[in-house]
Amino acid sequence: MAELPPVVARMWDREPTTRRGPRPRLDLATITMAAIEIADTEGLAAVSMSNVAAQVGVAPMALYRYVGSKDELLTVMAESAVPPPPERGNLSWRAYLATWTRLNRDLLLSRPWLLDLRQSTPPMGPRRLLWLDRALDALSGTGLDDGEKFNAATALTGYALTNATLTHSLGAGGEKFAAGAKGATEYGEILAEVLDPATYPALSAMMNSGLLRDSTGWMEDADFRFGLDLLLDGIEALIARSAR
Amino acid sequence: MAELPPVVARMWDREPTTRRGPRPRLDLATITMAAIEIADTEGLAAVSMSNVAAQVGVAPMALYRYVGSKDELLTVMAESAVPPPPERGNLSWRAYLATWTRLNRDLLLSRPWLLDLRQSTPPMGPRRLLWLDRALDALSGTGLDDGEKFNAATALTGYALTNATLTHSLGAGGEKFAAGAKGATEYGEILAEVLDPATYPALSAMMNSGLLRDSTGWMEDADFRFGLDLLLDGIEALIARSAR
DNA sequence: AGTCTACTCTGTACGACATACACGATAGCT
DNA sequence: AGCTATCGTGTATGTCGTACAGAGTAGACT
Repeated sequence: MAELPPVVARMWDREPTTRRGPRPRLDLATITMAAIEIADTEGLAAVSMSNVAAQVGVAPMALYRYVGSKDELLTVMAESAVPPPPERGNLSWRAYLATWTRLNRDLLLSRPWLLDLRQSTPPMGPRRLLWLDRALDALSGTGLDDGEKFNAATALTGYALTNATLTHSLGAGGEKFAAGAKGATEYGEILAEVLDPATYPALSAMMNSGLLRDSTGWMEDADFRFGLDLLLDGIEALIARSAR
Repeated sequence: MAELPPVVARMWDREPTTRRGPRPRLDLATITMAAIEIADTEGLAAVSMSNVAAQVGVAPMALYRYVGSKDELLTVMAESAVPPPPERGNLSWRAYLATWTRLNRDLLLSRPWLLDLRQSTPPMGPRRLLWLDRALDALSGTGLDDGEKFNAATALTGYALTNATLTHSLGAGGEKFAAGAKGATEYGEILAEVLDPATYPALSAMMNSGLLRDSTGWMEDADFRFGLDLLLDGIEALIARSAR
């Protein structure tokens, strides 16, 4: 029986019910909600212990009664921001996983600070695991083995993440990205200016044909579906193969 | 003609050749190499302006003559850490993209701090763009249009990234991940302890069948190939379809 | 009831960090 | 020779995460 890391315990409400001392004025949920609200409105950079504490009306150090460190708080935020997964209904595995992945991506786009958080941790909270469970469940009739199902779900989440990242950085969010360019158009202009056709033959040919120049329609929904179908086609091929 | 953001200009050596004043004692390349060495040996957290400055024997503020901000330095690091892409040889597009993606992932695993860096920026440096160019080039005989080629390359890079992230966080690297667990085995134990089979039917069934318990062979190369083949199969299907 | 003590929140303090600013030194330019 | 753009330095500021010690609170124990 492994010992639960403190954050995990807190995410699953495994805290021992308090015995002595003054009643806590807060709980983890309100702190987390306050932090999320700050992240939503002012960005992740504004989520400092001081700001969060001020938001809930408490001295900064009080937060450490509920959270071991700022990193823990961020982890809990990443978990709490996740809504329940979509209902299966009577969708085929493919249709379900398509909306599952799309909603996953939409979540990341609606809360861009999730992109800045380290997704490097495998899911441990109840909500993220529920998503995982539903994806596995959708694949349960297909004859794939456990490892294949898990890998398929992983690949889909990963795609949602990278697509959201790309869409957001190029996108209408209006956020500057690190290099200072403002969007797909400017990105294309920069590339066109800098590329030597001799060393970058394929890329500069693509630039000349104007891919990024007419930036309407760039990174539209079709581009998301493209990669999604790539993966779903792959899964479908795998299912067909393992049915034999 | 778009104005080049300063970092981009620096990455492409577009700096005006210096005219007046004392000869610079440094250049961007040595600063970047020093920063990369620190990141390689002590992790990204140790890359502070003071540390980098100390490494090259200069006062911290001197770095700002070469770099506009720490963020810029990180961007340049992410670019400079990239080796040249593999040679095409006479590989099929599929074989080439397979090793292309694998090397991409191996790079991320060998320099884990790249995972911590914001990959949210589309590639702008010469080295990353060279990788992109080679992938596009590999697809040039396949009849895909520009957008499809670009999206395919994007999906593959994304997969390399998410797979490297997952492998690294579960992996033998021995790094703790944010929640404090130590690896796949412990992860499995935590899940087993916490999951209610009623609300997580598929997941807890998978746990009981022992997927994560025998952690040898977990996240081995086969798991990487699995997702890779998913994508490549998808691309292949697309090529076949668009050939008609 | 009175005492103990675990637990709450607060205030202060420290060390790290990114970076703004002003200064003296340097070396090409006129 | 003198001007001036540029270079590296030293100092300073504001922010941050968090360690620590203390004062108040309220259930547990006698």
